Amino acid sequence: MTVQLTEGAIEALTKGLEVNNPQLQVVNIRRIDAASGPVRFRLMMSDGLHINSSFMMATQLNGLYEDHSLLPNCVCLLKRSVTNVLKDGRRVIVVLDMEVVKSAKEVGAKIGTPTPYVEGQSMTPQNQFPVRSLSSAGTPPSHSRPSDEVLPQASRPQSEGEHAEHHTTNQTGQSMTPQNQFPGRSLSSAGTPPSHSRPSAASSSTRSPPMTPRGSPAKVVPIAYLNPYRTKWTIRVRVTKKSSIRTWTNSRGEGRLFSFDALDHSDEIRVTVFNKEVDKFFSLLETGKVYFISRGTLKLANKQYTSLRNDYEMSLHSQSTIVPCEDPSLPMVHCDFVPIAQLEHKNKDSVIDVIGVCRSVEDVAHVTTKASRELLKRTIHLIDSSANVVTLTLWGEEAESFDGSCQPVVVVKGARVSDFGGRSLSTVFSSTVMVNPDIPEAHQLRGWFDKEGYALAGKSLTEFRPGAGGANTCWKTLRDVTTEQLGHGDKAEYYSCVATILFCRQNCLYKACPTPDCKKKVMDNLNGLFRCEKCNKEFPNYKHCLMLSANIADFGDNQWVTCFQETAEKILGHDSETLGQLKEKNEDAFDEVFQKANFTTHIFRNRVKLETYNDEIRLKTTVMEVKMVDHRDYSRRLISNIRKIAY
DNA sequence: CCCCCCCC
Ligand SMILES: [Zn+2]
Repeated sequence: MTVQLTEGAIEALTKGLEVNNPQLQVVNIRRIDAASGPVRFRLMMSDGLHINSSFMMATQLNGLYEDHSLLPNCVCLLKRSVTNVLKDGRRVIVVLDMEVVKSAKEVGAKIGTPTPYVEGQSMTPQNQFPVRSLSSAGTPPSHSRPSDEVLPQASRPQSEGEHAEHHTTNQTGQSMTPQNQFPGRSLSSAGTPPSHSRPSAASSSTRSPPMTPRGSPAKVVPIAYLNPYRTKWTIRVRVTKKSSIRTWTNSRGEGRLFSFDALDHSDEIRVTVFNKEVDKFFSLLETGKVYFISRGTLKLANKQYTSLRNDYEMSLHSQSTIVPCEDPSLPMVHCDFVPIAQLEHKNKDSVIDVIGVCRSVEDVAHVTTKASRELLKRTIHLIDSSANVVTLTLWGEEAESFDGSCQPVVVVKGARVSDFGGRSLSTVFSSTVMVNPDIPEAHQLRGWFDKEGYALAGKSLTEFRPGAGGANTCWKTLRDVTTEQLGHGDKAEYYSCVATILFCRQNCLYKACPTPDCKKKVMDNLNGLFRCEKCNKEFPNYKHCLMLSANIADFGDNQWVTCFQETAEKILGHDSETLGQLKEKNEDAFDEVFQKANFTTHIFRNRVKLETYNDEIRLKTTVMEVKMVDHRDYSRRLISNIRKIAY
């Protein structure tokens, strides 16, 4: 069976036109080792007619190379790409999603006799479309790219007067039918039929307004130009985020709404759509796609709810229009990152953008809210190149599906600053979490982490509750404790270790004061009464309490430790009262408890201090907490330690 | 015209 390549796709992609899932053959693969950041692959691709070597594969696809499926001659389905124009005018096609549909072995050889594609060779001038549609599915002509001349002219604000005169030349209009320019419906609420204000052939030979819907002869302006006093404008924007539809009820009424964020080269703005307009616009708008928007209402933004830098936000009304279009030059995402160290200076509840390497993750936890709602949460720890660490809480499905096992770069656009534990972060409804996004900051951070960041202890802005583990846990081997003379100073010191119980002394129960909060050993008055020195009282009864001596060991050393009530119960697997009963009534079962405890491995958090006992100075180790070993976390720490040694 | 993201 032969493989079909999507002839013409190379040309279309190079021009930044939309091509629907083209099939291309890999001709050559070049590995690019950057000074920092992950390796990248540059591909030479063929559509059977043309060859172009300007394909850059986004690093999240590197697995295709690593698993040896991406090889010269293989045929790929290009599912998502974006064409970027470099400063010098060259175009790079960034491959964002791709699948090998026919292996190199199956294909065996180069298909056809493609020739190198030279920009502009087949179309003169470049802007004179229509170009035939190049979708592999053979769909009708669609979405031509508007000419460069109508791209927003940076963000230079212009006066209304200047703006009125400043109509840009629209070469595109000369050969295009309106339908080709605006394949989407016109959405002006007046219910006008699909029609666009492109001038008639007669007038288009002179200067014509940019492609905007009828009745809105406003030229395309940058978002940064918008303010409440300007009314005649059109923006061309990429939708970067779209909320779901929500209803509200309050004293002023009720309604439905959704919102979306719109980005161009100059700025980003939140747009909110209410009630009737929800039906009109919700399904039209797709995240990642580009639209013309006209006649929104601008008002001051409430910064409390957004990380967007724009002072304004927009709402749409019955006269507003949204028309799909194309502009591959528009960025996919914009973030204003706050370095983790700067979070200290951010107010509680402010909304910010953050980037960090997820150096560790906690397991998903079930929590119940005050409103007794059950939900999932996951805490992750982000570190940036300042070696500052902050915890971030993810919620719901995002918490469940988050995979931090390969320490990805995580970007949160619109995270909320909390004062829990000092400073921490949480996602909110409007947050966008991106894992390993293909942005320069992410690659830079990846490079830093892989080179040096992984080995740094880091400084945490979020203080951990005791024993919760995390970045500030002081992990030691038992040999470290000796060689570093932990606990030899004036103050007690604390460390955590992973160790195995070698032996527990069975003589671990004592008769204690029955007062609930007292664990003082009682004196047996031998008259049926027991005296507590602490409570200064005598009781006819007592309770069983635990003080367990155990010998714990890791690969390099062993240590006698003392466990009190809770930690001893955890190690022995029974509460002290049960143990007391066993000891008195079933010696064999009591022995069995200790056999079972032997050779179990736990995380111990220990307190160490030098103490004098019978004129002898020795190191006293008290177990503060016993926890199950999280093997994923433990392995990660071992790997990190190995890397440190190897470095 | 909303602004609801929670738990320790
Ligand atoms: Zn007492």
